[in-house]
Amino acid sequence: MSSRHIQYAADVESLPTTAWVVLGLLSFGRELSGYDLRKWAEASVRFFYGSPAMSQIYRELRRLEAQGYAVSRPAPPEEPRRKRLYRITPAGLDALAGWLREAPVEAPVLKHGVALRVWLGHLSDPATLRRTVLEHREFAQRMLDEVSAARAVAEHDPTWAYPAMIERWGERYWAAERDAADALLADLATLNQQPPATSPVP
Amino acid sequence: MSSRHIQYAADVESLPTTAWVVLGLLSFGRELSGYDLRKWAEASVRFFYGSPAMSQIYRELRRLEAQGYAVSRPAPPEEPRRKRLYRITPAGLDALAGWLREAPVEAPVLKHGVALRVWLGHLSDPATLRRTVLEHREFAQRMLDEVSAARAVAEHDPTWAYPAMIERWGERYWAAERDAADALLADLATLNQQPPATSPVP
DNA sequence: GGGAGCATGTAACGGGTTACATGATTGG
DNA sequence: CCAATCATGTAACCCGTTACATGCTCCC
Repeated sequence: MSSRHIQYAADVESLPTTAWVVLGLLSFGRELSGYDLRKWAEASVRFFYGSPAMSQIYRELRRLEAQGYAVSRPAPPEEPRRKRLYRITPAGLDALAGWLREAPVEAPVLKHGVALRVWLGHLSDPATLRRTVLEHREFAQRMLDEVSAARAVAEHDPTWAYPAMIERWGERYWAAERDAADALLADLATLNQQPPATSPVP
Repeated sequence: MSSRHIQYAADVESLPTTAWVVLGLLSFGRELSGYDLRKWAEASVRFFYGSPAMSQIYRELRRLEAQGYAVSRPAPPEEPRRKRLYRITPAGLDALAGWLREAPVEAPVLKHGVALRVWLGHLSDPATLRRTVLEHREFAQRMLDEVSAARAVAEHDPTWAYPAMIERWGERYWAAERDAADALLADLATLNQQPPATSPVP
C-alpha cells in the first residue's frame, strides 16, 4: 500500500536468521517435515550455526507458510505416520536469495565457556582447569569426527558442492579448536611449573 | 530459612552467564563503574564471549548488588563525573568460585553467518560469495590484531597470567579463523574453475 | 559553540529456550 | 509389552537487544 516502489520487499517484516536457516534447508528442494528438518540441521547446520530447538523450527515453519515462502500438506495416507510436509515456494526462493544479496552479514557470535573459565583461573584450581580444557578438547575432536562423517556422505555430487565445502571448513574449524585446546593445556602446564620458580640451576 | 544445610548456595537463583562475566571482571579487585566494565569487556571478554550491551551490564550490576555479590557507592565529589562504582564482596567471590566449581560447562555457541552464506552458495553468485568471505578474512585479521595489542599490555605480570593465557588462545583462534577463510577462498576458486570441466586431457 | 565521549538508565520487543502434553509406530 | 523414536505442538519464561531519554564534561 506504500507509494514507494520497492523491488524486492513488498512486505519483508525481516525474519530472524533462524527462519532463513530453515528456509535454506528447504531450498535444497526436498519436501520435509519439521522433524526431518531438525535431524538434518543436527547433521549439518549444527557445526557452524547451532541447531534450533524443535519448537522453534515448528514456529518458523508456520511463519514461513504464512509469508508464502513455503507450503505444507499432510503426508498422504500411505505414510504410516501422521505428519506435515513442507516445500519451498518460488516466492520463498526469491526471498531467500534476496536476503543473501541484501542482508548485511552479522559478525560471528562466539560464546566460549571454556575460555571464560580459564580467564577466571585465579578463582579456580589447576586440576579443575586442566579437566575442563581436556573435556573441551574431546568435545572438539568429537565434532570433527562427526562433521567428517557427514562430509563423506555427500562428497563428489555437484548439487552438494557448497554444503561439502562448508563441511570441509567445519573440519578445519574443529581441528583448530582441538589444537587450540592442546596449546592451552601446554600453557596451563608451564604455568603450574612456574610457582616453585626458585630454580636452583638455570 | 530453609531447613537444609547448604554450604555455598543459600539462595542461588542461578544467574545468567553474563552476570558471572560481570562479576568476573570485578573479581580482579578493581572498583569500577558500569561504563568502565563495558570498556574493559570490549577489550578482553569480547574476543571469546562477546560483549554485553550497556543496558545489560547495568541490569546485572543491580542484580549482583541485590544478591550481595557486589556493593556500590557514588564516586566521591573529587571525581569530575557523576558515577557509581562497584566492588565485589567476599560473598561475591565465593559465589563466583562456586559457580566455576559446580556449574556444568556449556557447549560453545557458534553462529557463523559467513559459513551459513557459503552453505547456501547455490542461491548466490561467486563474486558475492568471494567478497563475503574476503570481508570475513579481514574481520578475523582485525580481531587478531586487536587481541594481540591487548595481550601486549598485561604480559609478564603473574596477576594477569590467566587473562594473558586466554589472549594467547584468542590469537590462535582468530589466526585459525583467518586461515580457514583463506582456505575457503581457495575452495571457492577451484569450484569456479570446475564448471568448464570437460577437461581435454586427463 | 559544538561534537565526542562519559555516564546511567527505561521501555519495548522478540527470539530462543525449557518444560510439558499428547499420541502414534517400530522393534527387540 | 515396553522403550525408543517419530511427530507436533503449547506455555512460560527471560535473556539480551535496540531505541530512546537525559545530562554532564572535555577539548578543539
